[in-house]
Amino acid sequence: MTEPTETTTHADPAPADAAVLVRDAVDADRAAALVGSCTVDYDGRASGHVDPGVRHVVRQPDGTLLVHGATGHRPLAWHAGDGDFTTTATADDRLVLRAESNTEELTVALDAVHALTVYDPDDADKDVQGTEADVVSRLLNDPDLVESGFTPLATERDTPAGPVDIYGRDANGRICVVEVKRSRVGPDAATQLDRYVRALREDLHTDSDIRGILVAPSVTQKCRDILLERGHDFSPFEA
Amino acid sequence: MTEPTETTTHADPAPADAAVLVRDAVDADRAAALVGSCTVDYDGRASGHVDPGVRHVVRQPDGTLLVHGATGHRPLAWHAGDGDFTTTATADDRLVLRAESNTEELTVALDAVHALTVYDPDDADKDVQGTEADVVSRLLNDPDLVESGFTPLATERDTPAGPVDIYGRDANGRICVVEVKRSRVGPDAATQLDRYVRALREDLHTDSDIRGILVAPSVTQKCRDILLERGHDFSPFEA
DNA sequence: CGTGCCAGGTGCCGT
DNA sequence: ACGGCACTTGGCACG
Repeated sequence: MTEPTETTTHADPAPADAAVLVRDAVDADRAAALVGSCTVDYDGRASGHVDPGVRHVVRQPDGTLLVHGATGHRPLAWHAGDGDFTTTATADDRLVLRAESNTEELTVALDAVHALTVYDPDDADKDVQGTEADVVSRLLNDPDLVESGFTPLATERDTPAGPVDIYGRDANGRICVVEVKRSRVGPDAATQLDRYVRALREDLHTDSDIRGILVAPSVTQKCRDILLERGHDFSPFEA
Repeated sequence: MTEPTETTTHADPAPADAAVLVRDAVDADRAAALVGSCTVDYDGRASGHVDPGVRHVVRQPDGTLLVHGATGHRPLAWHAGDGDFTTTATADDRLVLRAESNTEELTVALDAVHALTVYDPDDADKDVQGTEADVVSRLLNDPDLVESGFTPLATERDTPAGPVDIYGRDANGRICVVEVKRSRVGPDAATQLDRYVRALREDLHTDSDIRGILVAPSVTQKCRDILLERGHDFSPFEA
């Protein structure tokens, strides 16, 4: 159990003071959230720039640096929690936060810090339900949902093309490859299923006696076309 | 030009006070960032729960509600900026933030607010370079990078299977379908290319005289296998 | 508005 | 580390 630590907030700190506060937060494995006017520059796998404006900047104890704008739930820019992190109060009175790893770098240059909050976030276990794995479980509990008379034999069965969601037999004893999707799908799901079926046909030397079944709430027309063209089936499944 | 507004920070506000402050921020199209101990519950396309802990909660003027934990740059939970948003100070002295739309709902129940910052984020134009479109531009400027003697004829050419990145002819005058990827790719890219080639062959009634070329920094082995099996080529391209 | 596809995709789990 | 794939994928551009 770690010592509980106070959350502290600072209004309009001078850049030099903010630099020290952020640095102290980093050294203490704490988080620092800043609101301020800044520019953002990213360089790495791609490169990007954000023009000056008021943003929300967060440095987390895992080393993550991220910048939120006014819209959307995804950061405008970010840096993963590896590599170095430096805070600099520049001669022209700006606060520069810089996260730098082997391949990526992110620089946030604030010309004013309106608010700074230092806090101790807790690590979170989030559990999610309604995933594809949950759908597979339901299908295994009630295989008729896949198709009347369907018998599952294995999950994640390996093929040269990758693991098959559900491997089994239909009412007539034919081998079936079942690909499960939790939401409406497009062409990619049909080709994925097709790859598994082809790979298994080759692997088992049974040239065409293997069926492909795509289980999903719904499919787009192009997906349906591909399934038809390759001779596979679609079995609608509603969550 | 809007009136510049002060960023305000509040340390340890009582839930009832925080509720009013957040509500006022929402009404004024401002943003509110809270640090506090809370649980998080999401229900919609899937459902999820996060156990109690100190998190960073942000409500943006576009209506987005998001929750950051201690790690990673992606929120633990979020809600898009549509639908309703309510703030409630409960009888047992908690602050409940609830975003609700037709299909999704997110509830953040704080038992303590350690810090609350109200601010005015600016909308951001971020420009990114190094996208796939940039790679395509380079290839068009110097088609030999695709292949010696290659001549581009069109970009985003439509086929029944979708738009082709670059459509052109090789040194021998054969039609080529070029699929461009900005990073190392797996099987999906190979099947995507294959779909375009097949569709174009059928469309142009030239049964097999159409080549497929995948341009990417590198490919995985399975991707290479599929390309080989379907008779397509890989042309490495380094950013 | 649905369909298709890119994304600095990210994250998870397997070899 | 590399590979294959799901993800509340999100976001854009086009029919």
